[in-house]
Amino acid sequence: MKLYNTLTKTKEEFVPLHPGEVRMYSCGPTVYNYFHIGNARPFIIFDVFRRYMEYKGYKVTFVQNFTDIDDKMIQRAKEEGVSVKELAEKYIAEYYTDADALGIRRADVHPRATEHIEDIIHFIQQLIDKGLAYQAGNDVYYDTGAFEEYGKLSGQNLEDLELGARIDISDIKKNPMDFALWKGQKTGEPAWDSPWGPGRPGWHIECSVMATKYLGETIDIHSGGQDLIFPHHENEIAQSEGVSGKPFARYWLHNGYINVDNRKMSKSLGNFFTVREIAQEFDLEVVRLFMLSSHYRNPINFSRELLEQEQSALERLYNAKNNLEYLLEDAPERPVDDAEKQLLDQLPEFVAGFERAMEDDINTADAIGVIFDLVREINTHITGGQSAEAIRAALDTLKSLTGILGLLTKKRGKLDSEIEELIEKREQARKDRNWTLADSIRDELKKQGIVLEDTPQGVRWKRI
RNA sequence: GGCGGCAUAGCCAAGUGGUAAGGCAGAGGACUGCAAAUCCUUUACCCCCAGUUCAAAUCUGGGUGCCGCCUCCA
Repeated sequence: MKLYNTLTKTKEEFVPLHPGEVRMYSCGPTVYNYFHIGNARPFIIFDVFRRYMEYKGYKVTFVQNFTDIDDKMIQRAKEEGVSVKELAEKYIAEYYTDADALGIRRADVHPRATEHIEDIIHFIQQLIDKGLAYQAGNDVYYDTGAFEEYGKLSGQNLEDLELGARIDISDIKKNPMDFALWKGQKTGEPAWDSPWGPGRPGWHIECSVMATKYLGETIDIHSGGQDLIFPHHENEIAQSEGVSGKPFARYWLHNGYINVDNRKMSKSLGNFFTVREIAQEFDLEVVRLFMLSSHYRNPINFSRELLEQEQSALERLYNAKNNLEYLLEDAPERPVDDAEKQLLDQLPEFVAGFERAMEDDINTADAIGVIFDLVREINTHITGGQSAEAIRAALDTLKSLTGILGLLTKKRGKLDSEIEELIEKREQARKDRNWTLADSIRDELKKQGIVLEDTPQGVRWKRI
């Protein structure tokens, strides 16, 4: 498995710290609002990475946090007239609603900053003890000048950063790039007691603390969007390595942005679509396929038109799966014949091709290409009348590969008895060569979202 | 000012030395009572210029265009 490591700017062979195990931490949402399509990308891509590593037999421990206390949380809570805690509870629930619909599996641990205040305080104290942090007023800051390797992830050095800094330099910090580990309480803000007075943690510290707590001082994978490289992940390194003296994460993975009209989808630009609003127009599985159709590090433009394209593509995949399941129902149990054997012999090649793509820095676009190749091969060979063994093998392969991507997970469900009766009525009409009646029933069912397809093996239905 | 990314068919998108995967859309054909689904056929001088090489979308240099990070941001 090769992964592009932001830290070294090269693709590297993945070697876990502990053989057979993968410990990964992914930065989760600040739960002050619904999350948008751009936010969804890392959730989806790293969910796929996790699934693939499990498929490869690794024991994966996946941690993704919820940031449930920060400036935005406080402001938003004020706007909504609720407590910060209530706000967090609400949007954590909403996160799960959308994430579930996107097929994103839950992490092994979803730690929250506010539930780790003691750990955070202890961590900050260690930084102070090591001379890497200092108290200024009621705040505690990280002393970036005291951490020699500061900037190694983002490829920046402190001087150049300062030249471009758009931050207020006339404050109490030693260095403009120093960042808050602990923020002293301001009037009306939630606060916790600490050795430095009442206050709350800064943003960056929670990830260092919780990653270390659940995964150890050195973790295998740390992931997130490219916009987190600086300053968030840079600061995490400074904090974690400052305390432990050991490498924090062995591999840093960063996904590219989702753009709208070629510009980054972001809350500040206001050009974002929430997952929730897209869900009203599209099945979110379409969004998932859309995300996986290009390499995770490349930027992708978002538009409804592109989703419509992916919707058609997804339908093609479902057609193949449904067709196999339909044919399997009446398939004969008998030894495979030569033609079937030809297909069966090819299946491992598709699996190998899929794995080759995934192992090349999670190239899901290529992997999906392999799946479409597989689908064509299956459609060519499984046309009706094949043995159950052959159909089952094809179906298992298709489901296995799409399952790794979290696709084709929906069951077809059942039909109402009324609809079944209509279908039977139409079948009789067709036998009677009463095409007018048959077609009118078909039209009527289509209005209800049921599409009928006449095949040599009988009528097949699907929902649209 | 510093750091970084991208440019492949109508649309989307893989491919990082040996003359271009896949999807969507379009056209033609097969199958079908008609459809649908499916299969077959069909559509690319890989942004420009120069260089390296037997050979470049792929490497090097120079352009052009677009975007991102350096402030919260996935």
